[in-house]
Amino acid sequence: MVTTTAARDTDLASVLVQTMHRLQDLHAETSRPLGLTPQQAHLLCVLLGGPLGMTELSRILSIERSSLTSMVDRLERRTLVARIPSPTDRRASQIELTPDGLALAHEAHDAVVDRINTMTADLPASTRNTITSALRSILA
Amino acid sequence: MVTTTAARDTDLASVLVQTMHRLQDLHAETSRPLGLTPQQAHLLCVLLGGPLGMTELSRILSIERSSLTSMVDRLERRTLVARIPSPTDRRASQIELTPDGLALAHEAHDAVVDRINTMTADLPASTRNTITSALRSILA
DNA sequence: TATTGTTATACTCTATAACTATA
DNA sequence: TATAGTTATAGAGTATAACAATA
Repeated sequence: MVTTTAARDTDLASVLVQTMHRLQDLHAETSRPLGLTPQQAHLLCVLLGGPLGMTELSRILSIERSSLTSMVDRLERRTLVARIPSPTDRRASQIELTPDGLALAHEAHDAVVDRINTMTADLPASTRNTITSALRSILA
Repeated sequence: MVTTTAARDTDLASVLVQTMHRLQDLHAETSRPLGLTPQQAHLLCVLLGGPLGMTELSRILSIERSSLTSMVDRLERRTLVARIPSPTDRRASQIELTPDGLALAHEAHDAVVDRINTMTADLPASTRNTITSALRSILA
């Protein structure tokens, strides 16, 4: 028996799943007061990087294009996003944030970041850096 | 200027959000082939710890009791869970896994754990331990 | 032919409000 | 009165299949 106080193999997986659920709750809690579902907040925040076509946006959000159509419909009705016809391809359009959508996206983003920073405030800097670079390498 | 190559303050938050989204996708991908939504898989896996009442289960899943009622209805129709009347409180019932539900819950659990273990396989043991205990302290 | 995006349809998830039965 | 759970209702998220328009 080599393992002593070392974590078992499933421990990291299990704690990551729990963390995911906690972050989902936190995401829902921060979106709701802004009048957004977590999915809507996600969509708006993705658009902070610039306008995107429906196909690319659906890929980033991991949802079908047909599902995205109705989401964009609802956000467009609320004047949070706009469909801009592509000048080069008459089939395609770009989804972009309106001024209202931009402001709300920033609010939603800042709210989550604030909550997470509060949640992780007690971690030592070295631990924060270890986690940050480890998760980055996983995501890459 | 003290910071050198150190991560900025929002970096940990940002990478945690990205990790959450990645894990959500992974969770959906592993649940789907089993005929489960991620929410259903979550519910079944929570019940691996033993039967629970509706109120407590709704608290753990962070959903309203009324939302849970319909989820349990659907799972009960598929004989994956059962409502057991409480012997002491005639208002209350315990939700428990059926044999089919138990088997499926294990499958769902193992599938996610396997995928996450694969995803994190390249991390050195010391990093894994750091992350595990850091996230545990955050969740506590 | 392939791609972009939409429509039609059917479920599932979720919340709010009102309710029943029991404690 | 308070709690456990349900019902009724409405809206949102999601997938599949079929489609129109354009490339």
